[in-house]
Amino acid sequence: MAKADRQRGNSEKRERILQGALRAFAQNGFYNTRVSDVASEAGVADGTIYLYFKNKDDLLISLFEDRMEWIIDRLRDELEAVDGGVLPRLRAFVQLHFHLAVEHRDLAEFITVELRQSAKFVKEYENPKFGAYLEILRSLIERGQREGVLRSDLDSRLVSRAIFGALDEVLLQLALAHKPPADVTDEAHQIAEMLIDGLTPREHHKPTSTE
Amino acid sequence: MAKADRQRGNSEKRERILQGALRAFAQNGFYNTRVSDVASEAGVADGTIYLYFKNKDDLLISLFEDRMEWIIDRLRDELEAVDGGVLPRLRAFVQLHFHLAVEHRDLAEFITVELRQSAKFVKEYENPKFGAYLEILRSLIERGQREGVLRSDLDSRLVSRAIFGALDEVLLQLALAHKPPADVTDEAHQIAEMLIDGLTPREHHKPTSTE
Amino acid sequence: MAKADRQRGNSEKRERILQGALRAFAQNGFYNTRVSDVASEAGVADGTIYLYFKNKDDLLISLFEDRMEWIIDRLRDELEAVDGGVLPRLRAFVQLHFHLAVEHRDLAEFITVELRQSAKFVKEYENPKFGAYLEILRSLIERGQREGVLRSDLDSRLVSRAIFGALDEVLLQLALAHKPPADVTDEAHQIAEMLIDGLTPREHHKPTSTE
Amino acid sequence: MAKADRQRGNSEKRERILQGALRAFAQNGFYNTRVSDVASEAGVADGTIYLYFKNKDDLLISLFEDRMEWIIDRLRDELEAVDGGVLPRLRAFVQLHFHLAVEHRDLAEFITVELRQSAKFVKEYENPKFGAYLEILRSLIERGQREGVLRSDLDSRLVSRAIFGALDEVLLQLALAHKPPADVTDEAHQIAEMLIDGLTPREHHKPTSTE
DNA sequence: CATGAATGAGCCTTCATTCAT
DNA sequence: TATGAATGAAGGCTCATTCAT
Repeated sequence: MAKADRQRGNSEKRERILQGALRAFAQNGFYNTRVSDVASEAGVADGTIYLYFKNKDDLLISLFEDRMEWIIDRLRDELEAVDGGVLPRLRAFVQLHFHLAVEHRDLAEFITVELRQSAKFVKEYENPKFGAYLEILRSLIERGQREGVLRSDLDSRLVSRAIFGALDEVLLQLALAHKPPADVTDEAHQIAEMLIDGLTPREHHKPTSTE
Repeated sequence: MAKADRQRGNSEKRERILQGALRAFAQNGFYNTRVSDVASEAGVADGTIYLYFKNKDDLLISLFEDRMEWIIDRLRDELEAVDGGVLPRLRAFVQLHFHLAVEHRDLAEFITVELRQSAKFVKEYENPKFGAYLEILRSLIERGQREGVLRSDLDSRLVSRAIFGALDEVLLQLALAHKPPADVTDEAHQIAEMLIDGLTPREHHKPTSTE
Repeated sequence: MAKADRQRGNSEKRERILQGALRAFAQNGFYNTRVSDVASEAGVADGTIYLYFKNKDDLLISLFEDRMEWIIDRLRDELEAVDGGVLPRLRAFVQLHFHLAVEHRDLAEFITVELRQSAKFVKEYENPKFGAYLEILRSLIERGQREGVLRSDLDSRLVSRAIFGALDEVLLQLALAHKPPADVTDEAHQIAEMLIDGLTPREHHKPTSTE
Repeated sequence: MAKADRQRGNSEKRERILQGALRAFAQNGFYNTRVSDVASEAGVADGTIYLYFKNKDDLLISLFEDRMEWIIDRLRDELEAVDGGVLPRLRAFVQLHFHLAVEHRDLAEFITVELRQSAKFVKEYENPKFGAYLEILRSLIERGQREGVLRSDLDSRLVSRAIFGALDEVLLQLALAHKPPADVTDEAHQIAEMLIDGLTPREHHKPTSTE
């Protein structure tokens, strides 16, 4: 096996294990998944997992990091491709968020469900990738506030968090309910409308609450 | 000991166990909490827990049911005490949601974090109480839509879910960050404003998207 | 079960586990013995062992400490019962050492074989009881040197070590060979004679070798 | 590559592995040493070890055999070079034993510590080389007995065993304590004196105990 | 011959649950 | 009812060994 191939062989095996873990974790949750479940999902021996990951916790964290990075990259790329201002991008963000989830149901379920609990109790893990994700949303909102298309009496950090929560919760339902794409587009549209209307400036906003 | 007393004695012990479980689950998560942790937190013997609950899963579910019922009752009571229309009540709902959480941090953390994962994987549990909670929000929104103070082009089920998600996510941060009450009131206010502005009718809503 | 009984019950179970461990370790060595082997030797469940010992290493160390203490106590008691001077006591020491071993073959084999290796590699264990054992021998020798019945040109620490080594090695053979008691007495006698003749003063010792 | 060269190439690699094993076993003991530790100590791949040795047990045994053979050869050679009778040779034997150990600390530690336990539990191994080693000592003693310079009321087998034990135990201390050569010479001298005085004939020996 | 990635049997340990008191 | 010692099934992880390259 040439070195390049072996390199690729390794990466492929690592990726297969991550995919197996994703499937298994999404289906049964981290704590109800045995390492051997992941192994058989991935089609490798139990011990092989430990050639690529330090332990079960590390597998969880690595999966987060890896998939979040992928999501963030896709989100960044696709948002940049949207021309127009902040509002169209915000709408695109919501649509993307939802459609990504529907196309990658396991991933959606995994992130939605495990992000909170497992990550919280897997000792000392701080989940930097999730922060990066939120940052995309937040910087979009701040730009909107600077440009005047979004009301500036709300804290961007708070708002981005709230939006993420709204999306995440609705997503969880979508993931579990196996809704058809048309419905997804519609639901994404409704949520986007609600959020944008909630964020666009009106008369009564003038006296900002954070001044 | 009269029967009533014994009954009450039981209830008190049951409640102590639930409180112990709440503390333990909130702190370490369901899967990282041993039954013996709950027992020592509650000041009873390990075996005693099995006199009141069928098993560890049952303890989790019972805790959900019990606490959610309490929350729902308080929410209903306090919302009814708010006079005025849908909008003030919606604002009150948000404020209540947040302040309840701050006053009962363990409870907030427990519900926020465990609601999704544990409940999902504890076999066959459907979580009816959570449905009842959402129902309060949803009926409020539907009333607002009927009365014309809230836009009616959005699906109330979807919206209530989104609102819950937004609140829940922000709450999680509050719970973890130990923010002071003043900040909490302010943040609740901002979220309420955003949501209400997103839900009140405007010109461009006329052609409803769900027609 | 009354408290006293339970106390005793505990001690009995702990002792049963130690005995099981002794048997198993003597037969197969520490590293070739499974915890479950010890458990079945002791007639308890695997998990029970962990109620009395922190882990497998702790079981080994506890066994050492416990048995060495017992040996030391017996040795002290029986030596004190020997009247006469240092020489009879030295002879008694050798006889005791050997007969103890023959009567408690498992114990002899365990201590002889495991004392060195296992103890050495069980992290950070310093084996204080073994030191106490050697001390008995050494103080006997020093007394003999002070009283003039043993040559004083030899380092008592070194000599006691050498004697222990000689006894230990011969013991190992006895333990493995299953020799009859008569032979043991005879062999002990020979060794004692050799050692004592090697330690009693002669003309040529006068110029001490450590000058 | 000529056959002879390849042969030698092999032998060199085999020797490197044995050296790696010696280092590793001496440092951490047989059971706490991974085959991969030996491999990296030897600078070869894990699998390579299995080209030269059947398995881990075989590696241990081979190491014994090989090193004991070397020791025996050196001992024989150097003893033959000692002119004079049995007594000077006995003294030389002790000095050699000790100095060999100090010059090859790893070897000393390995043999001292592992000889008993590992060898005993590595299935069915009888350790013939160790017998050969003892034989050197024993034949020396028997010659002394025949020549009348050593008392003949003691069993030579027993005595050689005891002497080995004494040397081995003292050695273990030396190996662990990293004593300077001067001390070693002195300690060897003391031990030799004690043993020889214990073995030389005296009046009271006449009635032999083994008659 | 040499490599080292892959394998999977095996073992220590945990912890939910039971039950004699 | 209450206890908590005992149980033993289950699972994470290690590491000797193999084999395709």
